[in-house]
This record gives sequence, structure tokens and C-alpha cells, in this order.
Amino acid sequence: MLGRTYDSQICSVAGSLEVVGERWTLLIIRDAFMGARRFEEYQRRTGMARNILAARLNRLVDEDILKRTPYQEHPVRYEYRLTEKGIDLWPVIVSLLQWGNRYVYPGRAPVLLVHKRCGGAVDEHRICETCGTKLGPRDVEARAGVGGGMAPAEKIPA
Amino acid sequence: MLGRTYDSQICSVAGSLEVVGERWTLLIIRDAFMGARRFEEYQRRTGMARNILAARLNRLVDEDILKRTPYQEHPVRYEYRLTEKGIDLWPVIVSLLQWGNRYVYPGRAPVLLVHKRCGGAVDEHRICETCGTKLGPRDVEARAGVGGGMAPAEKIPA
DNA sequence: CCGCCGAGTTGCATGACGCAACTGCATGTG
DNA sequence: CACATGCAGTTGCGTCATGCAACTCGGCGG
Repeated sequence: MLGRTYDSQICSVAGSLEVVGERWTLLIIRDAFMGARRFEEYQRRTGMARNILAARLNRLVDEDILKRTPYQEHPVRYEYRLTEKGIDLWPVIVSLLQWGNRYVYPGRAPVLLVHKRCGGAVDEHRICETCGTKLGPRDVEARAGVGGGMAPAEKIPA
Repeated sequence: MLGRTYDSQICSVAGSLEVVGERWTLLIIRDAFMGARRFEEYQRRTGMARNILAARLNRLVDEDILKRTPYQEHPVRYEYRLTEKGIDLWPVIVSLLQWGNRYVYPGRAPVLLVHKRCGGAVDEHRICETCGTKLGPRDVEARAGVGGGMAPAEKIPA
């Protein structure tokens, strides 16, 4: 246990980071939005060590951000899906993605978010630049940009 | 250096987290938005260890998220202010704040964001709920909610 | 001179993370 | 039957990140 935690701060930013700020956690949540479900898939996508992944998944389930559901019985095997609480982290993921597109990959964004229905780009307020609709996670899809980050037209969430 | 870094991933979320994902970094950025400038003030607000704070400030200056400017000469003393690149992290901070208000402090948000000009609440798209204006960091102020997180009407940024 | 202040720096201890092998419970094949 | 493979973890140990608390330095003031 870290000697100094944020949770003595009465602050929502600190409170959120106490839950999702550990190394790798937001990448797991990102991958859940991108359709990952099983342990091996999270591990392959993130490249993280298996012991850390197991610990993070357990924490996310405890925090009710992911829900663990069995997909078979012999042996019992689980999938990890976002809860509503987890889905509500979408603005965090999108804001990181948009900041990264601009400052980490300037002019060569690996992934672009587009409005599924009309193809418009998602602006910094998560509003469709073409039709003006306020967008939620089920309204958008990720497209490969010029930087080559993912397969085309993957859905968020699947 | 960590054995597995995110930066092998061609992904903007990962790229952003490689820059701002270290422990305490986003809280420093939060405090910069809340008006902190000097070393001692960041240290007092965050409660973090001085060696870590020094390292983080140096990293943020290197990454051009904070700008270090001298405020005196004998001895030379510095202030740390957000650059435009740093200010563009505001959606990240706001989304964490809003998620935390809802799920870490349900019904007792410590801090609420309001539109300075008309007093309307800031919605999840960072749009004024009263007048419909798309809001940026200079358009809003933080108000104490019912959870007692900060002094009233502090400005973001000062 | 001493004391205080602010901005760090330093040395060491503790905890987080990574590595790589292992375990357990299956299923499939020869 | 034995062995191989797959999946989802678990384990033991080493390395690195963070925290603690003292220290240093360059001032200023009494």
C-alpha cells in the first residue's frame, strides 16, 4: 500500500484516479470499449504481465466497472464486460485519445472517432461535426487514421 | 525504466498515458488549473513527496505541458504554469471530475463546475445546461458542492 | 552570527510492477 | 492409457517507482 494515497483528498479527480489511475487500468478499459472480453485477449492487446492483468481485472470487478460473467462451465471461464459505471468512463478515454491524436501523433492520428450514422467526425465535445448530435459510446466507431493503430471500423463497444 | 511501456502501442490513449499517466501527474495538472504556481503550493495541495514532485514538474516542463518561469532572481525561483498543450488536457480533468462526482461521491459532489457568465451547470459534453454554450477552461469556475472539497468560486485557470 | 524560508536533493526503505515459470482443469490425439 | 495443447490464472523472485525524512543551498532578516 502506498504511503500517500489520493483518497485523503476530497476531490473527484483524485477519487477517480484512486480507482482507475493505476498503471494499465485505463488501457484495460480502453480495450473493453474496443471489444475485448477474455483474459487472453486483454493480455494480447495490452501486452501487460499476466499477474498484473489478473490483479487489475479483479480490482475492476470489485469496483463494479467490469462485470465478470462465465461463458463456459468446464472449466469455468469468464468474460469481462463494462458495466454502466464502466461505460461512463468513455469521456475519459475519448479525451485522452483526442489529446494524444493532437499532441502525441500530430498530423498522423492512429485512430479517429466517427459518428456511425452519418460519418461525421467527433469533436472535442463529443458532438458530431457534421450533424451536431451529442454522441455516446454506442454512437461512434473508431476508424484507422493515417498512423496505423488498429483494424478499420472496429466498434465501441462491440 | 519500466519493462513494459505503453509506447510500443500505436494508440493515442496509450500515448497520452505514457506522458501523463504516472502517479500524481494528473493531480499536478489539476492543481495548475486550480491556480497553483509554486513548488510549495503544489506540494501542499497534493501532499506528495518532494522528490517525486520535483521529478514530475521537470517531466511536465520537458513535455511542454508546464512552462517554468522565474518569479525572482536572488535566489532564482520558478513558477509552473500550463502551456496551451497543458490547457488542452482540461477535458481529461473534467471527465475524471464528472465521473468521480457521480460514482465516487454520488449525491455529494465536492466540486461542481459552472458556466461563469450565466451560472449554468456544465454537462457531460462540457456544454452549459442553461444557455447551451460550448465551454472551455476559461469559461467555467469551480464551486464547492455539498461534499466540501475546496474554497468557493475558485477559478480555472487563475 | 543564528534562524527561517523556499526549492529542491539525497540516501535508504518499502511497495508496485515485470519476468518467466508453474499450476490446474479441461479437450483432443495417438 | 500418456502426452500435447489451450486458457486462466498463480507463484517466487528481481528490478524499479515511490515515500520518508533529513539534508543542502542561497537567500533574507534580526
